[in-house]
Parts: sequence; structure tokens; C-alpha cells
Amino acid sequence: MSPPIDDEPGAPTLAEVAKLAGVSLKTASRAVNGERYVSSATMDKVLHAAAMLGFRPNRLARELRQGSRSSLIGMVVGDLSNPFYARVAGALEKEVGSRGFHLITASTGEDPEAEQRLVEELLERRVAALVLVSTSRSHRYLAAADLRGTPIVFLDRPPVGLLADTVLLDNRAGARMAVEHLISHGHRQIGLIGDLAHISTHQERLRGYVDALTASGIDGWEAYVREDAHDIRTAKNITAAMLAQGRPPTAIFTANSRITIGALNAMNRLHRAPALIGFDDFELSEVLEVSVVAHDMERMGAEGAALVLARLAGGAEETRRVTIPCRIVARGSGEREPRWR
Amino acid sequence: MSPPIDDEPGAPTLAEVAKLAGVSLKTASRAVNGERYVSSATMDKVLHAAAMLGFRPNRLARELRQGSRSSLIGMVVGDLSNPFYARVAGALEKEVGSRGFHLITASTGEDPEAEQRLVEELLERRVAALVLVSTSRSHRYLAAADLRGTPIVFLDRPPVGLLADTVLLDNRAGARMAVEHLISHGHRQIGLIGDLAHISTHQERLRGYVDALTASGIDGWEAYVREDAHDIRTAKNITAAMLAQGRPPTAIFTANSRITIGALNAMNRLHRAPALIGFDDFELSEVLEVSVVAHDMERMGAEGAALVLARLAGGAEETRRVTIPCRIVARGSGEREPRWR
DNA sequence: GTGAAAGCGCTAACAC
DNA sequence: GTGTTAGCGCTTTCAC
Repeated sequence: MSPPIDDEPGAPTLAEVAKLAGVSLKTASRAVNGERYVSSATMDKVLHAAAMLGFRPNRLARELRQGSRSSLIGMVVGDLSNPFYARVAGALEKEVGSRGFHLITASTGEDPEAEQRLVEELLERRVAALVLVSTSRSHRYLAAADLRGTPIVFLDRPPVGLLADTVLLDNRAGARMAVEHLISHGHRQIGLIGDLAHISTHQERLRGYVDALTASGIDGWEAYVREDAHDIRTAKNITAAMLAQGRPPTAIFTANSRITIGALNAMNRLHRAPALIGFDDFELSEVLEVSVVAHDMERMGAEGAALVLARLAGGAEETRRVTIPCRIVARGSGEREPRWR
Repeated sequence: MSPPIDDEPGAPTLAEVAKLAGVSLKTASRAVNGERYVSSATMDKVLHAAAMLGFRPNRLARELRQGSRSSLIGMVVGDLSNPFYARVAGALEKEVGSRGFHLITASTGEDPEAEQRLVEELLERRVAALVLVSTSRSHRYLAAADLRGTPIVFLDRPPVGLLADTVLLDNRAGARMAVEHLISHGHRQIGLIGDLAHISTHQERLRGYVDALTASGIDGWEAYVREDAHDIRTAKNITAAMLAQGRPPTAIFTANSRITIGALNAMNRLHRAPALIGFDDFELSEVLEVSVVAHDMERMGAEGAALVLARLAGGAEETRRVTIPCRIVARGSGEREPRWR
């Protein structure tokens, strides 16, 4: 298994540095950490020895001794390669990184069991804080960690059975605005294509959709709701199927950007396309003239970071909930009139 | 600083579990780790005590003691919120995650100094391996870590001054194909919009561009090369400026997907657009009928993971270099004829 | 200014 | 099967 000969020396320890410098362990420690009360001569000797040996302090040992939590912040998301979460993670990392924290990420594939296992591992690693875009139905399993002082922040989806800091989009209002916008342009058969049914953002957006329709006295919408379009391909197929059905919708509300992209693929080359509004802005929405419910994705990461850092810094404040507003951006696709009445 | 009263109990240790279970520390350790040679009665007692206390083993301590490297794999990229790297990271995480490793990520913002600092921190954490999409001009600073047995894998950009496993796209060939494709459609004034000049992928793609033009005896291309279009907005502006210049190109080769998107924004609403081929495929390329140089992004992560795992598993093989091929996908934009001769 | 000893939480080595 | 002892690499006493 391991190389038979030529065994590697192993990382140099502080003890070796101290020995080479001819000082005690503690003095070496002081010098390496730039503490005061070290004569500059000693300092030089030690630093020189450390450089010679290529000394690199072992953080595991340091953090263990200090009993302190590590400078790692654990983040658990459904899928890191989803650009939405990647951007949120990027923004969060940027904020906490400037305070000396690192982000350690784990993807669950939207599997609650995987989530629990990954969270457990992060906790075993004594992460300084936990950031979750959770897929679990209940978060009571986090109560112990919470009590023991590990800050927990929920992003995008709220905690269930647990009080914790949370950053959410205004999903329901955003969806409602989108559908009202379509209604105001004369639509009454409005399709909804949504993400996995158990995800809270989907449920909220569905609620907003129903809100708008109910407020306008429109019923029969049940025939126009589709769920579980979790990837672009599925969204494309579902959209195509909906447009091919007996009495197709005259407008479609796609409940996230992947679904919007899937729907655009499905509507490609259609001579007369239904109206379309998508939740989430995306990079080519302008070029494609797609109306959307826009919001500030980076802000979710930044607000999450702020909550984490506040907890880490401080007292036992109340849990906070930040809501990020949404707004309609009209670009053409959402303003198309119904094709038939 | 710390809460004045009501001090938290601190995480329970194995010693406390052992005490509660009425066994020795080592027995508790064995039970918790599911080792053999523990009577099932003892096992039960210990596990019960651990559950009572909400015991969670401390990985820092375990890994320190075992002297083994942690089960963390460090990955350093320019920007995690860049979908390309997010997808690569996602694919890599998926592969190593199934073997019990976690990914710890850090973004450098394409700053070589930041990169070196972040790498140093990961090494201090004794990561099991290092995966780099590096922005540094030299990687000699990694030689020590390399010698000491930390596997290092380079993704997307090759190491300089260091021999290490590497996964690269066939940038030069891909770019050359793209430009040849444009030439075969009659273009002779072909613009190149590229990323930051110091990034190796940019340089390779530029080389491929020059290869194709030189092979066809086309010169004067220097007037059609633009660099440092690192984000969508910059790419848009640069493209717009190029199209507005005295003798604009009849075709454009955009050297990565962000640049392609920026260029599409710039070309929006143009009655007669120049031909366009972009490096990297993107989600809406079909809808927008954009011809691209496509490749398998997930594969880069997967191959990287394979290299990491092979190193971790094994002997002292030769360093390996994996090249991921590119292919032209014609969708219309790259087949437009020149507007004037 | 400097150093010796103890110990963070755990596991390896060796008893019994 | 179980327990004892030592020690991973570092920092924290507390002494000098």
C-alpha cells in the first residue's frame, strides 16, 4: 500500500523547529505566532529555523488544544453545480473569507438522509457555523448542536421545528405578482411548472400562484399545475406536454430559472408562443426578452454571512429572519396577449 | 464576550461516555467505532450512554492522533460562482464524496497572492489532497507539499515549474477548429474576444486562433484581438466597441461562455449580426442557435477526482495528464456568411 | 524574556 | 473482551 522505500519525512513539527533554533518549544510557539515578549534575536533564529524546515503549523492540533471551533463554516446545499446556489455560496464565501473563515461545502442531491449525514460530519469537524439550504422536512435533529452553541443559518428554505436565523426570498409575493401580471394581460389559463413538490420554495410559489388566481376569481387552475421539474430536461418535457394538451394554457409561469430555460427549449421554434414569466433572473433573459421575477441572489449569500458572523461575534440575540424582495422585470415574454379566447 | 451566565456544557467527550457507561475510555472508543472484540452487552451500554449525552466524536482529535491526513480535499478556484467551476467542483465533489471525502473550497478572485495564502491554509489543515484551478505564474511554492506526499491535481490550467497530475481541455485545438470553421464559411476578418491575458486557457485559445489564421495565410488579425474580458459586462462592452470600429470583423470567436453571453448581449437587436462561435457550450445555446466549441465540463471534475483518488490510494506512479477533447457544434450563428467583402 | 509541565480528545500499542 | 499507558502537535498555565 504505502511506498516501500524512500519514506517521506513527515511534516516538520514545532518541536523540531525549536530544537534546530536551540530554544524551548514554547518560545518557538511564541515566535511563530508573532506574540510579544520574544527578543528579536530569538525571533529571527526561530523563524529562520522554521523556514529551513518548511514548517507549517498544524491547525488540527492548534484548534484541538484551543478547544475553539475551527475556522471552517460548513455549508450544505442540494447541488453545488446549480448556478443559483453556486452564486449564493460564492457571495457567502467572499464575506466570511475576509474574516478568516473558510467554506466547506457538501451537496445532498436533495436527499434528506444524505443531508443529515453530511451535517453530522460537519459537526464532528467542529465547524464554526452551519449554513443550510435544507431539503429535510424537520430540523429537530439540529436542536442539540444549536443548544451547544453552533450557529445555524438557513438559506432559501426555512427551518421546521427549530428556531434559527433565516434568509428567504419573498417567494409567495413574487409568484403572486408574476401571475397577476399575466392576468392583467388577459390570461386566464395560466400554467405553473414547479420544482420538486416537497421543496418549500416551490410550495410558496405555488401559493402565490393560487393567491393571484383566486383573487381574480379564476378556477380550474388545477389542470395547469405541474410539479417535480427539477432539471432542465424534465422541465422541457413537461412544458412540451402541457402545450400539447387539449386546452393548453395561454401563459406559463415557470417557478425557477432552470425550469424557465427548459420551457424556453420546449417553446423554441413555436410560431406562436404562450406568454411566459419565470421566477429568477438569468443571464440571457434580456437577449431572449424574457420577463422575470428578479431578486438579488448575491444578497442571499451576503445576508447569510452577516447572520453567521453576528452569531459568531456575539451575544444571544433573538433569531432573525431576513426576507429578500422580488420585483417584476418586463421584457416582452410576459406581456404577450392570449392567443385565443 | 462569552455569555455571562448559563454557560453551555461543551461537547461531551468520549471520557464522559465511558464514565456514564461504566467502562474504560478505550472500550468506549472501540464500541463507538464499531470495532470487533466488544461484547454486545458492553456495546449496548456504551452506545446508549453516547446517545444519552448526544456524543459526537471529535474528528480533529481523531485525525490528529491518527496522524493521518484529514478526509478533506481542498479545492482552490478563481471564482466559485462561475458556473463552469461550480459544475467542475460539483462533479468532483460527487466522486470524492462517495469515497468519504469532503470538498473544502476557496476562491481566489484570480489573485495569485490570495491563491498562495489560501493554499497555505489548506495545507495547514492537512488536507488529503489539493485541487487547483490556478492563477499563479509559478507553482514551485508547492514543491514542498508535493514532496511530503500531498497529492496535487491541476484542473483547467497546467502547473508551471512543477510536475503534477493535470486535467486540461484541448484548448488550442478547439480554438483552431472554431476559427477554421469560420474561415471555411468565407470569413477573413475574425475577431477574438478573450479572458484575462495571463490565464493559460486564454493563451492557448489565442494560439489556436493564430494557428488557424496563419495556416490560411490570413494576416492583420492583430487588430481583431481583444483581451481581459473577464466578466459578462466587460465582454459586452468590448464586443460593442469592436463592432463599432472602422473595419469591423465579419465573424467573432468568443473564448469562453461568459464572453459569448456578453457578446450576445452586445449583438442584441443588430439587424445583421456577425458570425459567432463561442468556446464552451451553455444552456441556451440551442434556443439562441449559437455555434460553439463544446466539451464535457463534468468530465473535468470526474477525471480530477479519479486522479486524486488514484494518488490517495496508491504508489508513486508517473504524473498523468488527461486531455479532454473539444468538438464543434454548429447551430447557425457560426455558419453565417460575411456581410461584405 | 524564557521554559517545564500539563492536557485538548482521541487512538495505537501493549498489557491482562 | 477489556483496561492502561503513552502520545499526536500544539497552546495554556505558571514558574523562573
